[in-house]
Amino acid sequence: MKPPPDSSQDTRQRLLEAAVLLFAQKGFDGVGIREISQKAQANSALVQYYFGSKEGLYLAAMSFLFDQGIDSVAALPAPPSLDEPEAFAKALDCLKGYIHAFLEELFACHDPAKCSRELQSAAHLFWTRELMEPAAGRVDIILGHVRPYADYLAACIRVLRPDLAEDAQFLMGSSIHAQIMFFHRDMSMISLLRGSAYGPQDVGTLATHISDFSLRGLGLGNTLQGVQ
Amino acid sequence: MKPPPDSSQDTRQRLLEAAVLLFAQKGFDGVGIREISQKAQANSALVQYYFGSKEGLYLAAMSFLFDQGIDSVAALPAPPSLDEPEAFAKALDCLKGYIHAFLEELFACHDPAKCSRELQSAAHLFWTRELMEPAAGRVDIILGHVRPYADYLAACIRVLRPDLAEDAQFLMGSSIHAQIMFFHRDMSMISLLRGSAYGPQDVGTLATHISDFSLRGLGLGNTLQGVQ
DNA sequence: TTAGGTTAATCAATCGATTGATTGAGTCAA
DNA sequence: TTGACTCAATCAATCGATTGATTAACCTAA
Repeated sequence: MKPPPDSSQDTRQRLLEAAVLLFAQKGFDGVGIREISQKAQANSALVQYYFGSKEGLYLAAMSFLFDQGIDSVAALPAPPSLDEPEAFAKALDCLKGYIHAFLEELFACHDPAKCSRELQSAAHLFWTRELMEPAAGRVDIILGHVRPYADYLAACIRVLRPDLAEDAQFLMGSSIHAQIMFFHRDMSMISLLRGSAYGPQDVGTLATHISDFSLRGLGLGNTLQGVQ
Repeated sequence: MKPPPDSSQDTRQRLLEAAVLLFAQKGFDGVGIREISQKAQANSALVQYYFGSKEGLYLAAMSFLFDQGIDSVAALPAPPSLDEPEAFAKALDCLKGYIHAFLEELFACHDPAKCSRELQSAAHLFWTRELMEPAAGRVDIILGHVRPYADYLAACIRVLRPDLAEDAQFLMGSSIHAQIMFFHRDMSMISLLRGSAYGPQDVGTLATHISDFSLRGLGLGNTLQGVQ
């Protein structure tokens, strides 16, 4: 009947979440296990107890993020296959939806409020860091995280531009992903250059721009109305 | 007649270059001054002597990179103004040239050979790092480095799409810069996804793709021949 | 029910190593 | 001699990691 005193796994969880947040903010070398355990209100020795080492904690944080993965892509309608009826129109919708969903995910809730998405926001910072220099040995986890995104987009493009070689299709997908991530990654620099940053309230604007720009880029400008 | 014993400024220089290389590779927290001075074949105390502190060395490295700036943008023909004759055609050439030059800069010479561009290559890694989280106090230097790039591209777009509002023009420029930098930043991830990385030998291919994709994206698809 | 034993979980204290920084003596050309 | 330069030695602070002790919950034989 009494309130359960921190069941053991709760402490482990707090350590994991604190690790995600701080590793995302400052990188592996930027935080110490003391700072992490302080934020988690736990003893620093528990890092070794639960995860073996600081690197173990980092790996666990990655796996943790991967497991409770952000399902915005999984939640999207499956992209059509080539022989499907109305495949083209469906792929078009999928592509637009994907761009919007990905952007929304990236810009999700930067509120100080105890939003459950605080972790999500940090998660993408975390992945962005790891993406730039994938340490050997962690490659599988990162690929597992990234692959669904790449595959979804590739599937759309395969239907939209079946005439292109696979190489060319890959380039197209890269151009689209580049834009989506740019507005999130380079938020600070954009803010410096144009005076103000893009925020969650701009996701619609950004998604529309990227969609229009990319559909024209894909050579599908004729399917857009009202644009030169 | 005897070999000149490291003139003082030479040691300082070696420290600076070693700092650029290592900071670029591992980030500020990833390297110690001992490792830096060892690579520079200098005493670690000289970091404090010449630069005051580790952070001073980091700042000096940034300024150093900024000063001996990579002039590929400055070397390009100035983008035309709106009222200039044949402004459109010139802007088109400038844009294409810019994309190619920027890409070539990013992919410049990864050879182990003592290529003077080894620094250049590290430089962009350095800037990429700093771009993601511009530390207060260093903002001016970074802006000074980035501004010419942003301005050049903006000038081109202003001529190519004078009908667009400034906001929309900024979005266009962002979409283009996003692509250029993506293929460099996410080299490792691209390599994992498609099996092999893009290298200096692919600059032409990439530049052509980005140019074509972006010109269509800009709504100038009609100026391209042979593409749907 | 109770006493004794086992376990996982947590803690403060401490380890050796490494960090950035400081010192004071030394070198050498001017 | 002076002043710019360089060095080995050393500083306090912090790093990740280890230790032994403590706690609380559970299990089991009496």
